[in-house]
Parts: sequence; C-alpha cells; structure tokens
Amino acid sequence: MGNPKPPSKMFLDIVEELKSLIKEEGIQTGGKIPSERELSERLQAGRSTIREALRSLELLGLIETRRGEGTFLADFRKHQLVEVLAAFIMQQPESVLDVQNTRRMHETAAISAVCASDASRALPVWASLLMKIETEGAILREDIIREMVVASDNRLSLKIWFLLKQYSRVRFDEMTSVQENQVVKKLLTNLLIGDEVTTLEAYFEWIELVEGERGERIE
Amino acid sequence: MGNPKPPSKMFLDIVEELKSLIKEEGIQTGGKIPSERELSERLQAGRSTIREALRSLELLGLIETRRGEGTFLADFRKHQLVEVLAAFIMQQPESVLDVQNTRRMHETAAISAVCASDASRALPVWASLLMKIETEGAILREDIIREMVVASDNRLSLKIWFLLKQYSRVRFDEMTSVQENQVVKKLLTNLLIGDEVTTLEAYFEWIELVEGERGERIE
DNA sequence: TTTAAAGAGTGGTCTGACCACTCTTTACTA
DNA sequence: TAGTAAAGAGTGGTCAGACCACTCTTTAAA
Repeated sequence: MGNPKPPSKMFLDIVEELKSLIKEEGIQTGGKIPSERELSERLQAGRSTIREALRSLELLGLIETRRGEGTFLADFRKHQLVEVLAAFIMQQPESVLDVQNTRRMHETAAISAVCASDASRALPVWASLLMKIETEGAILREDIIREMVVASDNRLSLKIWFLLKQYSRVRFDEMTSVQENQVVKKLLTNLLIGDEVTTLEAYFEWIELVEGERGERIE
Repeated sequence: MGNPKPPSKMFLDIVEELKSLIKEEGIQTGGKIPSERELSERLQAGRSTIREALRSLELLGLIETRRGEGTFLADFRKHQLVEVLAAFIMQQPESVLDVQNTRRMHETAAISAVCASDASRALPVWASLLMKIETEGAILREDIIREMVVASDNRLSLKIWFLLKQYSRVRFDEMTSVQENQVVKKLLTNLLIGDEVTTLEAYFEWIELVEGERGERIE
C-alpha cells in the first residue's frame, strides 16, 4: 500500500494547491483568482503547468476565465461539465442501465418526499398540471417529473437528475399520449392527497408505459 | 440568444475534436490515443494547447497518461473527478443537507434493491458481517452500507455514493457502538429474509442513532 | 545465446515570445 | 473645465523550441 508517490502529476498538485489557496484566501463565488503569472511565481511552476491546471478546472466549470480580465471562481451551478463527462461515459454501453435505474431512484425519492411534505403538496403547480392535461389534452413528460424533483427541494438531487435525464432513453421532450394521461392524472391526484403508495404505483405504471419492457425495476 | 460565439476557447474545441477523433478511429477503452505531437499537427494547434485539453480530460479521469508510453482512453469507472469536483461543490454550505439526503436516498434504494433480489440476499457477505459483530463486538459502519450499495449492483449509484459519503457528516470510518449493534443486527437479519419494510425501519433507526437529531428524513 | 548499450518515441516542464482583449491612466482637444 | 482619444499596464490565448525522464525496441558486443 505504501505509495511511493512518483514525482509525476505536478499539474494535479497545482489543482490541490489552488483549492487550498482559494480556501485560505476566502475567495468567494465570482471572486477573482490570482493571475496565471502570479500563480506561476507563488506556486513555483511554469505558466504552462499552471494553465493546464486552470484549464482542467475550467472544463469542470469550476472557474471562469475572461480574456483581458482574469480568472474567477465560478458558480458551480453552471456546471457544463456534465456534457463533456457524459459524452465519454456513455460510450460504455453497460452504464446505460445504471443510468436508467439511478434516474428512477431519484424520481421515486422525489415523489416520496413530496407526498410526505404538506408544503410541497400544497404547491399550485400540481393543479396547474392537471388543468393543462384537461384543457390541452397532453403535457410535456419532463414537466411533470421535473416539477416533482424540484418540489422535493434537493438541489443536488435535481442536478444529478438533470444529468441523468439527458442520457436516458426516455423521451422526456415528448408529449404524453392519451393512454399516459390517465396514469398521470392518477399520479397527480394521489400526490395531492399525499397517498405515497398509490402515487408511486401510478409512477411505475407510467414509466412502464413509456420505457416499455426494456430495463429493470429498481426495486 | 444569437451567440456570436467568440473565437476563444480553442482548447474546448480541441476537446470536441478529440471526442470525434476517438469515435471515428474507434478507440476502445484502454486503447492508445495519438501522441501529443501528432495531435498537434493533425489538429493544427500548438502542443501546449493540445496538452491543456488532454490534461482536462485527465482530471476528469477520461484518459490516462503514462510517461514514456503515451496517452490512453481510460475506463471511466476510475474517474477520480468526483473528488475534485466535490471539494469545490462542498464549499457551498447550503448543500450539506442536500448531500445528506441524497446519500440516504441512494442507501435506501440500495436496501430495497437488495431485499428484492434473491441473488443479492444470498450473498455470503451478510452472514459474514453478522458473524463479525458477534465475534468482534463491533464493525466498521462503512462496511455495512457499502456492501449493500455494492450488492445493489449499480456502479453509477455506487460511484455517487462514494462521493457523497466523503462529504457526509456521518463518521463512516468509526466502529459501531454496542447500541448500534442491536439495530444493525436487526437490519441484517431482516435483509436476509427479504423483509424490506423492517430492514428499512432498522436502517432509519440506525442513521437516527448515528446522525442524531440533525438533518431531515428524506421521506 | 545472453546481455548491454544506443536510439527512437513519448509525456513533463519551463522559458520566452507574440497576440487580443479589458481597464485605467494620461494627455490632448474643444 | 469637460469631454474624448491615445497610451499603458495587466491578463488570458497561443505558439515554438528546448530539455528532461521514462519506456520500449533495436542493435551491437560479450
């Protein structure tokens, strides 16, 4: 186990040092990070090495650079890292099923959370969605799920869900069919009265409908 | 909305081109990527620019470089990106609660999955854990949860859990107390017979014990 | 046949040089 | 004096070239 720690990977050390530096200097979101040339001196490394570390963090969406101005600590909520990451990850076919299952995991948890919270259930959005189905005869699939995940009030889960959604086989950008509408109405009405079991039942019926026979239930 | 798309961000273009190149040439996991000097010529860019792109992908864990040998397409399962990413994300204090809740979400889902799968329940690890508690009087908290998440057979979920675990307030690296042992035994014995409801009940009792009154239930 | 040395190829790092851009300061003009 | 234009300083973006350290193959010597 004794890792001899070969001298390589200096740019990774720089990343670490940058983390410390940001913490020590208390740089806030949107705050300015020392210039590349200054970092080069302070961290005892060539500018190109500093840049390799900074570019890495930029790709992760953790910092933002503006030519002529400087480098700034980014709001991590802007993470475009997911696109890059996912594009590579999804090359592995075996992970598709994991993505599917994990996505459903977050969705069911969101539903449970909403059912258990009077405040979440009291949100006007549920009635709006029901209304929309009645008047327009269909609704965007994503709208329903997304609102539930949003209502579960967990930004992290929401973030993960957004990521997974993009690489899911489910066509979230399509409208519900007539058949789906029945299930969705069952879902929403039971959610309104906080009946977790029945709401989840409706949810499972729905995804069964949408995803077909492929995939596996998470439980 | 019309993004004039300023010419900047060439290293991002390189990342894109690399993705295409990998796809076109059908480079498999573990396969070799052209050398930096060759990429520099083919993509019409300086070697340092190429390196900035490559280093970014390396931080993401998408490629692996070996000095003297070359650059290789990595198995994404190794991506240590999570550590880097998390360290920055976790600077946002409001996300601590989200992390806690999301972690529990993955744990409960894992428990449900294991309870529902005869194969998972038949794993010898559960009996081993029980045995260990009896003989040694305590057990590492992490071992129990981790084995359950592993047994749920979802690599992605496992990955996310590992990440969240690191930034959780729960001291997973501690041994169970005498009081905890009772709850853990209840958990494991019920898991063995596949009683999902009681297993989850034991799980909630346990985390209540470990996390105290802080935090909120996810459902 | 075995072994040692040389060479080619590759990533790791640094230096120095330009360019393009932003912001501030300065100097000039009306 | 007020307004404006030019100059300067600072910053990221990119490139070229130079070494170094390391791995692997080839060649030459024992």
